[in-house]
Amino acid sequence: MRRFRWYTGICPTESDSCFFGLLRSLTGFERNFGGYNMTIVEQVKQQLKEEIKQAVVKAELAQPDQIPDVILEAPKDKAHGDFAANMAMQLARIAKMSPRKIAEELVAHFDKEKGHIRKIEIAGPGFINFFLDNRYLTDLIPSIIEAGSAYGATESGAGRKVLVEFVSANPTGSLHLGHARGAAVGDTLCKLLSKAGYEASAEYYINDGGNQITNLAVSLEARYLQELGRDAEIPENGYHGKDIIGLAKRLVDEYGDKLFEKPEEERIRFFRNFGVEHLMRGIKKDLADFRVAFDCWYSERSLYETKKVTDALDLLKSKGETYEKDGAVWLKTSEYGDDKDRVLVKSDGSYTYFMPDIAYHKDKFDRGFERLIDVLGADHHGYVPRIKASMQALGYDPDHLTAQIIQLVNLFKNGEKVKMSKRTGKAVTLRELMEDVGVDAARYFFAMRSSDSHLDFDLDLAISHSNENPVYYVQYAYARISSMLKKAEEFEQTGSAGLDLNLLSGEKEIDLLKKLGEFPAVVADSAAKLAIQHIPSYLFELASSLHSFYNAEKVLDEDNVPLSAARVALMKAVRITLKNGMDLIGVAAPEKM
RNA sequence: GUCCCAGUAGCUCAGCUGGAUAGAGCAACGGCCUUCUAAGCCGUGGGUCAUGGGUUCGAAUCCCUUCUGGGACACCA
Repeated sequence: MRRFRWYTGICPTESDSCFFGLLRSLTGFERNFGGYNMTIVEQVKQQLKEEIKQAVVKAELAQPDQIPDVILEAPKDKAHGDFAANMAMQLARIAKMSPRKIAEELVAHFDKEKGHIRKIEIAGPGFINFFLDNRYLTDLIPSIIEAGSAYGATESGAGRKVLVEFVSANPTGSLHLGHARGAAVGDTLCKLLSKAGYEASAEYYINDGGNQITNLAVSLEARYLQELGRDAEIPENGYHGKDIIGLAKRLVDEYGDKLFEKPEEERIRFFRNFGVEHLMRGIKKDLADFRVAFDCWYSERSLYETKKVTDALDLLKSKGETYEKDGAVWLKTSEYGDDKDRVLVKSDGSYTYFMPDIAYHKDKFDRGFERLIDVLGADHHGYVPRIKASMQALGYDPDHLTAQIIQLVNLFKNGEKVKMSKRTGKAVTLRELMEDVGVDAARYFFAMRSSDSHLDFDLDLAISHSNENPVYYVQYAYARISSMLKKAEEFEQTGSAGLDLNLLSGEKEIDLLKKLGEFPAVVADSAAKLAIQHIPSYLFELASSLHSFYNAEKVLDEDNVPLSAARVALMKAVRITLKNGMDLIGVAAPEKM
């Protein structure tokens, strides 16, 4: 198991226990303290950037402190070289010259002896295109093989502590499609951040304290009575899910009608505890089967037990951030960018949902997390300004809290939109999704779209074992390599002594090597932007390069053992990189298909 | 009414802290299996980047207008 798992029973984790969850980052394989080196590609890029800066200075085009950040991109079109710089255009205003002319000056002052440069061209409006001698790329292979599962890890996160809170569904029923997307996104974000050198922790906030749990208890009671053949109605804002019927049946099996004899208060408390315990057990099982791991299950109720709710309220009061109106206590969130002030304590003396949530977020900061990420459903987006405002009122920097909004998932089956509704109990559950389309396809589909835009999930497509289904494309690349490498064992390779990687100079091989070299930067970039969809698209591109190479060249050729040996090494590096990428999004890497 | 997300190829979507001829997949069409997995490869066609304006050397990308679709706006959680 990748993550340290902290399971608790009915009375979930005390906040202090969450520190155990942090041990995960020490046991996680992807952290590679001190062992990380820039890949060869990044080194070459870095050197090029430095040389470009030098050229600007030598050509006296700008003062050193005026030089903009050097942007080097890999052009889409190979005719534009291996790297292209737009420095000339950026300098146009500063140097008051035409970009073409600046480009010429830069090239004239450029030290071509360094940085593996084969050729420099000026093109278009003033791009400087660098053509490299790509032989250096073969150095990637031994470094990837040596790094193994750690390949792709960087220290770009500098060990900053990040808490990713996701799913956090109320224990009032089964997880549905929307939760599934949140789970996939949150889990991947967490793994991504860890790999990019952040100290990331995954947390689930269990709403086991409020009104909705009473509704659950009352609903369960009604189902229980119905099972006993008595008249009972589910209350209007109760829960109609069929899992609650299942629980009621178990209660009848276990207790008969004896529960009915208990006094009402005790009976409700019993139903409440029984419901939360069993539903959370189901939720945890669903998530584990969906390959989603949490470091900590944080109980809302524990916030009351540890007095953190009253502490937070007292602090807000003492800071003068609250006032009383109409018998309720209000927080002045409108002073920090919210539309209007919000109630913390209702006129009947009970807390709103907002109040324990403030205490919870405060506690996250107090536990030492520098950055908080809340993965929220779109229906909660209106909630973000007030929680940020509350953090600011408490003296924390609201910019350290990021809400990652998960937009709605529309499910299509037989070309028809499936409506989901928790109330009618007709929601498509995570469990059904896993049974219907499998974990791999579901995880891939959720990871491949940017999480803050709507997702049309085509069930038929995800089910289909056809080439329309992108997850198989990536997995197939992995299986193909695995199959070759199995065969390579029979080849009795002569060992690495005679390994000549410079034989890998064909176009398809260079393409593959370049793609391999991009991986750490893709991981770091996608972590920094919280844009998980870059990982599936990278995997797709890498798989595509592999398939293309595979069709063009023979890897295992008895008549050319040195070349075969070099290509086997290349295949090993590709396999490692594919595997590491698939791990990030929770998709299995099959040896055979 | 206010706010959020979206509008890019027939369909589903990338690209959005401004860069070269706007990219993929699917669908359509034409090729490739006596050779390491054809769930694959190679090729062809397909666009008023919703609309109108602005910012500048340069806009799908940034700003404003309008239109369309979805969602959110409780002393609910």
